[in-house]
Amino acid sequence: MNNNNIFIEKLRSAGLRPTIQRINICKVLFDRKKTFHFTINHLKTLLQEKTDQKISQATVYNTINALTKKGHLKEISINSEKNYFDTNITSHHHFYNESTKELIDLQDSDIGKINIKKPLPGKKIKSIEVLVKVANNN
Amino acid sequence: MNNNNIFIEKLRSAGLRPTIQRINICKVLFDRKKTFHFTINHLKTLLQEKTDQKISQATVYNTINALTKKGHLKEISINSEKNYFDTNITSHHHFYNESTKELIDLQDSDIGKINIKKPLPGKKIKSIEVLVKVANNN
DNA sequence: CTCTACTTTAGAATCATTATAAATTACACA
DNA sequence: TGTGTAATTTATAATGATTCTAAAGTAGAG
Repeated sequence: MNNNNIFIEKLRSAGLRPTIQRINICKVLFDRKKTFHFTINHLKTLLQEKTDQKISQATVYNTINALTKKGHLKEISINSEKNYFDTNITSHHHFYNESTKELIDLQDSDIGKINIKKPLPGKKIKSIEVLVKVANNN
Repeated sequence: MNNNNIFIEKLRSAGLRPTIQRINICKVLFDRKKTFHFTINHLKTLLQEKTDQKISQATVYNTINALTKKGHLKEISINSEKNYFDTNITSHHHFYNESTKELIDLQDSDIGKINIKKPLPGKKIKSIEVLVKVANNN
């Protein structure tokens, strides 16, 4: 229950009213040590498991979209099949394990510095992200 | 009309029967000098413009999926809004212009070598791709 | 406490994509 | 050059993810 205040502040700072539903979503998303990768479906399942309160599908979508827009979540596109979100909102790299469909964060130190050699007149770089696809040596 | 034979061979080599519809799709996709990035919608529009023959939506999807499966096209996921395909099937990097929603291929020489420092026991690297998001300095 | 704007909700609507099943076509082989 | 069969195309239906709608409920300023 202690963390609730943190979540309430997080929501408030993003201009979102702290409702029971949104706080429950925050609990599932942010009450963990490692960063969390999820799909909407995965999140819906976890919410059902971990929470007494019912929560409608529309609210899950609305809240995740709001959190993403406000910068508390990051959207990650690996392929067209699944749309992932990430609680690590910094610009960072990923491993995607094609065998297990697992997505893993990489530290910047795991990949040497990347330098873009091409000149970009009139353009600003917003992010540079590397996706390393791996498969198990079955 | 000359190129049709090339397309027929391309389709045959992928185990696909060369039908009028598939040849028309090949014309739109491959009869160009630069690599081509497109969404299914974009392709459907171009097919309507450039071709007399009607082609059903299902055939467009079936053919693009078949060509992708056979390795003549590459799927590229930038965000959940649009699913892109690329006629450049090599492992390569991209610029995505968030202002114009344009996707541009990068040469390997445009980006310094990327070395993965993290050990990957029991895993094989399938691809390493960089996505550089840029925006116009309005 | 009360009012109003924001939020939630169930269900409908939409959009992209895939499945279905009947009509058509490619092409191997006679 | 026909013919039969399996592949292909097609219109349409089905599916799945996401968004919209409008009514009921709630947060929080005053």
